[in-house]
Amino acid sequence: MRVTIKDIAKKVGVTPATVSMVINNSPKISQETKDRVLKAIKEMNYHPNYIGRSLVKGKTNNIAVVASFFASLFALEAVRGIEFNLRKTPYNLILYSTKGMDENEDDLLERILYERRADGVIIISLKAKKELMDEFKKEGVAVVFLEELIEDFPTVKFNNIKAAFLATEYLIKNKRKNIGLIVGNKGMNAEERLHGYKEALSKHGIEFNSELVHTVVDYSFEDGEKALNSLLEKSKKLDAVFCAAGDITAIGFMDAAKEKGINIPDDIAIIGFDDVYIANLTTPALTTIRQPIAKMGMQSFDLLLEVIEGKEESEKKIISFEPELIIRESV
Amino acid sequence: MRVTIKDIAKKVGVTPATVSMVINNSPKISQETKDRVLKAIKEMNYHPNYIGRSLVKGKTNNIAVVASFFASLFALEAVRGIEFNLRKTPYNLILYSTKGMDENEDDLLERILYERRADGVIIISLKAKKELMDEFKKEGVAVVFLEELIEDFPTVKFNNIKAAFLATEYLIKNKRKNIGLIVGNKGMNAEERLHGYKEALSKHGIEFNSELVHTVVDYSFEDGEKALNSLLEKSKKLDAVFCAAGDITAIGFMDAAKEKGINIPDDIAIIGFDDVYIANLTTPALTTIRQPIAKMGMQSFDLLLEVIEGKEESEKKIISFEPELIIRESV
DNA sequence: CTATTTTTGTTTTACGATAACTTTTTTTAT
DNA sequence: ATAAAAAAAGTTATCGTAAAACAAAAATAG
Repeated sequence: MRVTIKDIAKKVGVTPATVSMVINNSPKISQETKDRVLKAIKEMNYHPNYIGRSLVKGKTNNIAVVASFFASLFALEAVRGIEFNLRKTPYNLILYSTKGMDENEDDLLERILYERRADGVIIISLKAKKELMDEFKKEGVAVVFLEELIEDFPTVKFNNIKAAFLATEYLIKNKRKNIGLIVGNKGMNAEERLHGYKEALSKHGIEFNSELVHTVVDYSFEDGEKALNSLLEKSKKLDAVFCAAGDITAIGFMDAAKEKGINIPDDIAIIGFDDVYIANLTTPALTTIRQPIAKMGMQSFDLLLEVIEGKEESEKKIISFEPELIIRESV
Repeated sequence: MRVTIKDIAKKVGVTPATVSMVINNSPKISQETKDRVLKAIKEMNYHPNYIGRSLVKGKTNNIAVVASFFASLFALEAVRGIEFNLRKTPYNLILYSTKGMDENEDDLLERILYERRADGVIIISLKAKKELMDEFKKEGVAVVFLEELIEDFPTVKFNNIKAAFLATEYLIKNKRKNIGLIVGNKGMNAEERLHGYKEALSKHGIEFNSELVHTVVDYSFEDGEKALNSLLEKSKKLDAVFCAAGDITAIGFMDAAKEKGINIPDDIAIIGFDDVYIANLTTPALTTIRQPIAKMGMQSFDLLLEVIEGKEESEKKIISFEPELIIRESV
């Protein structure tokens, strides 16, 4: 059987409460008793059971991360960042994946909320219902959003508008006139990136043409190929693409272009998004927007911790990360 | 305040025990009472608290996955597989990362064991001490290893020997005589891959030359460049490399070769390992060994479940996955 | 040298749910 | 009609820990 606080108490000849106080380093226990208890704890190889502790404290010491790990690399990279900072704390990391099925999302969040499996939740790139989120608040479960913004909730974000603006403008400055946009079909990111794209066009007096916007669902490699075909069909003059749907899709685009005998960057220039690991391994190396995903993950964890600890000023904090254009060879 | 079983009991006019039995669908409760309780549960939006339940049941319904998510893509991909199957069960996934610091490993495992945070553990690519693992067994915490093998514990493995054999033999059949090996510096994988490499050489009457073996610590892109330099220094005649340290390192090798003006595959042929996403996006596309990592993850979870459920025959089961050589352009 | 603190523990209760036991009610058998 | 059996629901104890309330001994004050 496993060693409990009672066993220690019996061995030392004190009550369980005393042992508990020693463990929690209460000043009410004499050093002599502490030493005796500590010695017994070591000898009997006692470790506190977190379930018992959780029950009485109303705290799990768990952090939940909810995301669709099958939709993109973003969530995985963010988790790495979260884990990096979490390791320095007594918290544990529970992973919940929606598998890209958005219908599950609410169920999943409800489950997390009502089963009280975590003290805080980081929600990555998911659009959650405001009412449900308010429930979290009411029940005292901390929430931080990563990438998606919900009113009155703390968020870690990327400046997508500026990112798209930078990329598009860079293409314009490279004398490109017919700039396609490949972008996701949902979420705030997509809207913002579209917005930045439009802004750059308008600033430079280029008329927005909705035919040049191709929306994408999976952010997959294959989506890149589809995008190429669809865009070429609509515009023979296409001379550049900003692939706001991520580097993987951009690489798919490049690959398909190569097969068609289209030269990149001479015929069509392309800019990706994220700067994933492989972006500088392609030929030509992909010019892209760098998004510091892991750092954003770390930050979101730190922010969550503040909310859990009850820092008022953190409860509506919005932390924004700025984009960086990584210039390589694809433009 | 949150709704507990007592609130339901009071509302319906029964005792908490009755409510509990309804929740657990005990046959001892009349349908009429069940209906009334169920109705109240819905009305009051009651959800069982898993901590209370865990305490009395001695079961957490959590699965822990321990790995170094910073060393390679393997662990991340495996987690995806694990999560895929886990979602069909009532279990939750807790992630523990060693951050590649092996000293932490034992501490981490001890913590998992003694805090009883999980009913079962999947250990990925980590060499754990047999004695510590025996403690898990003694304490009734199920363990499954993925990729690393420990006597008397269930394991999901890849046939590394055959994989290395296949790759090396393919190079030999391509008339390559001086075949380098890039391989990790620790773990059973590395040994097995070295073994398969030697076997292929010996079968075809090529003498093993330890100078052609380059060991690597990080499995990183940069390691590939280092490997190229080191191998070329030792052998001018190098005409092929089997990069058993993974595709990323192989791509690093290719990249460095390109810079040096070495043609792949004409001057040096290369075969990677894993078949990660990007292996077919490089130029030339990388010939590699496909390892069904996600499937191995799923399988390891299924196996763990069997062990948790007490299936005797699963307790020492070793499941092996067979390699597949994916022929592309780098040989 | 008594009265008051301070120090050091102990008792008691609680967290939320469940399992084992008991009691009450209903049904069935004789 | 009454005992025995079965069904339904209620009681109590428990999981491991911690916090609040309480108690005794030791130390300090006046």
